[in-house]
Amino acid sequence: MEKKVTLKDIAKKAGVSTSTVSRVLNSSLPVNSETKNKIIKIIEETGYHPDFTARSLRLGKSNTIGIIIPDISNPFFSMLVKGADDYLKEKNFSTLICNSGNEKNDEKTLKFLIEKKPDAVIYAGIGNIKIFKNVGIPIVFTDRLEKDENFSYVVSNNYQGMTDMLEYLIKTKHKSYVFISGNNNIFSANERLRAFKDFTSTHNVISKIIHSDYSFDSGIDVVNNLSEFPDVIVCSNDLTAYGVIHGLKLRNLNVPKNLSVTGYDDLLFSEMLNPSLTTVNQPVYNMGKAAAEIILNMIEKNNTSVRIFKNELIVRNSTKNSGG
Amino acid sequence: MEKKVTLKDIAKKAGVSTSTVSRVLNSSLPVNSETKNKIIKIIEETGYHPDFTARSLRLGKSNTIGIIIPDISNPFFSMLVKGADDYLKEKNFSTLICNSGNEKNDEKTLKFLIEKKPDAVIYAGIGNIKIFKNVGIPIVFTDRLEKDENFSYVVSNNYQGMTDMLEYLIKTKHKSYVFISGNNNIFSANERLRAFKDFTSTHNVISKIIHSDYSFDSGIDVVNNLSEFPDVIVCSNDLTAYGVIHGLKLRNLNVPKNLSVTGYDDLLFSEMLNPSLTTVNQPVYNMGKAAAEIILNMIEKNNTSVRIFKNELIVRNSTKNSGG
DNA sequence: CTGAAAGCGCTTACAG
DNA sequence: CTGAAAGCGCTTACAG
Repeated sequence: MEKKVTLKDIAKKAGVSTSTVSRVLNSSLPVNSETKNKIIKIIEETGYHPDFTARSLRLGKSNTIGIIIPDISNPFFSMLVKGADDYLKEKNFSTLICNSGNEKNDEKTLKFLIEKKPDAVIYAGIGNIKIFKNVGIPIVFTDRLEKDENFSYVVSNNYQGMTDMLEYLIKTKHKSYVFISGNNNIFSANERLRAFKDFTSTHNVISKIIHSDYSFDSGIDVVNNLSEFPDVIVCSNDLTAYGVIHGLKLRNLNVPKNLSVTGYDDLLFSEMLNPSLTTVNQPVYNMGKAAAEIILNMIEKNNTSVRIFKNELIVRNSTKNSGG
Repeated sequence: MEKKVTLKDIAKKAGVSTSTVSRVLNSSLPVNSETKNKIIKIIEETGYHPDFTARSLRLGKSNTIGIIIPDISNPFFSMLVKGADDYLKEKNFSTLICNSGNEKNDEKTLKFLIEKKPDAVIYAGIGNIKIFKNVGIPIVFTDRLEKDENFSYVVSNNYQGMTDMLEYLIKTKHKSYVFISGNNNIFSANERLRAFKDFTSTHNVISKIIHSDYSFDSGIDVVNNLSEFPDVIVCSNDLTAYGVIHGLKLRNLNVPKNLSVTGYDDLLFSEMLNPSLTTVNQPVYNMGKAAAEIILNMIEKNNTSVRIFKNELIVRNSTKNSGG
C-alpha cells in the first residue's frame, strides 16, 4: 500500500505551485499549455486522485445529496432511490442513502445524515415535519404534501388514482367493498382513504374500512378475520393485496371468480402474480428523478417547487369484469 | 438560514480553547467536570454538530464504507445492501451505495467512489478484478471467489445448492432437463452451471443447456423458442423462473402439472407466486452483514478472510412431487 | 499566466 | 486538567 499522492507532490514534481496544479485540475483559470500537459502527464503517472474530503471542506459543499427512506428492501423505495441516483450521478452528485428502519428512527437518521454535510436532502420518510425546521439545507419531501412553503414536494395524485380505481369497480358491478387502509400518518394512505370515503358517501354500496399497515402479513390477517366476503377487497397498496390473495388461496377462494382484489403502486412483481394484479401505477422511478431535479434546482436557485404526478389505473386479472 | 456554528464558536462562548471543546466532544482526555458541563450546555443550546468533513480530513478516515452493486432495484442486491447497512450503522459507519448499472461501468463507478475516500469497499459487481489492484484500501468481494489472498470474500455455496436441487429433482422422477444458465462471467452462474454439468455427466438424463442473462424477459424468450418441453426447466435464478412460468402460462401450460420449474435465490416474492416457487435460498441479508463484519475487521486488523454460506433447498409448488 | 499565503473545521502531540 | 500551534489536502482572492 503506497503512500497517498497529494496535490503538493504533483506540484513539486512539476516544479510549479499548488495553485497551478489546482487550476489545471479544475480548469478554473488558463494555464500555459506546456506546463499544463506536463502536469497532466504527472497526474496520470502517479495515479493521483483529488481528495474529495479536503475539497469539500474548502468549498463548503460536498456534492452529495442525502436521501432518507424507511426501507431499501421495499421495491417502491429502491426504485425511488434508483430514479434519484441515476439522475444525480449524471450531474456528478453522489447519493448518501439512509435507511431509517421506521419513523421513530427518522430524527436520529436525519442527525446522522446532517453530520455528513450533504448539500441537500430528499426525504421519503414519514416522521414529523418539524424536525426539519432548523437543518438549514434544502429539502424535498417525496410522497407527502404539507402546507409549508419553505419546502419542495414530489407527490403523486393518490386521491385521483384511488378514485379512478373505485369508478372502475362500480362500473364493473362491484356492490360491496372492504377497504384495507395503510397507517394513517402516511400521506399517501390518507389520501387513498379519503378517496374511498368520498366514494362511499356518494355511491350506494356496502362498505367496511379496516385499518392496517401496508404489509404483506396484514393482508393475510385481514382475510383470516373476515367472516363474510365482499365483491371486492380494495387494498391501499400492492403488498397488502399480495397478502390478501395469498390468504384467500389458503381459504380456497378463487380470485377473481369468488371475489376481486385490487392493489396500489404497481410493483414490478404485480404483473407476474397469478392472477396478475389490477392496481394503480405510480411512476416511482420518475418521482425519484423529479425529486433529484428539484433538489439540484433548489441548491442553485434556492426556489421551492411542487411536482404532482398522475397515477394510472392498470386493469389486470384480479378483478371480475362483469360482476355479480 | 442561520450561520453555521463551529467548534471555535463553542470555545469562545465557553471561554476555553478549541482543544478543550474537542476533548469533551470525543471524550479523549479528562476535562474538569464544571467546564465540561458548561460546554455541553452550550453545544445543546446552539445545536452544534461537528463537521464530519473536517474531522475526516484531519483523521484521514471517513467512517464510510463504499458498496458497489449493479442494480439497487434488484431485490437480491437491495437485501444485500440492507444486511450490510444495518450492521454498519450500528457500528457508526455510514454506507455509500453506488449503483454501477452494469459491468462496463464498474471501473468508472469505482473511481467515482474512491474519490470520496471511503475507508473500505464492499464489491458485489462483476467487473474485472484487476481494477482493484491499486486502490490501496480494504476490499471484500461478495458473491464471487478468486484465488487472490489480498482480498476477502463472502460467497454462498452455489455448487452445493444447485446439486441439492438436482438431486431432489431426480429423486422425484424428473428425467429430462432444460437448464437456463446466467451470464458466464458471473461467478454464481458459473458455479450453478458446473453443478448441472457434473450432474448430467453422472446421471442418465436428457438435458439441454441454454445460455441467458438472469432476466425476467429471458425466461419468456426461452419458453417461446422451445419446441418440445422437458420434465423440468431448471433456472439459474428466480427472476428467470418467473419469466418461464409467465411464458408457460401464455402457452396454456400448467406448472407443475405439465412440467416443473425451479429457481435460485428465493426472493421475497417467490413464495407469493402462484404456483409458489421451488428454489434454493441464499441467506442474502446475512451475506451482506458478513461482508460488513469482515470489512470492519480488515480495517482494524488488516487480515483477510473468506466466509462461505450454505444454500438451502426450498421445495414449494412449482415442482411435481411424483414425476412422470 | 503564476505563486505565496490564508483558511475551510477539526484533532493531537507538545508543553505546561 | 488546559492552551497554543501545527497540519490534514485542498481552493482562491490577492498581487504580480
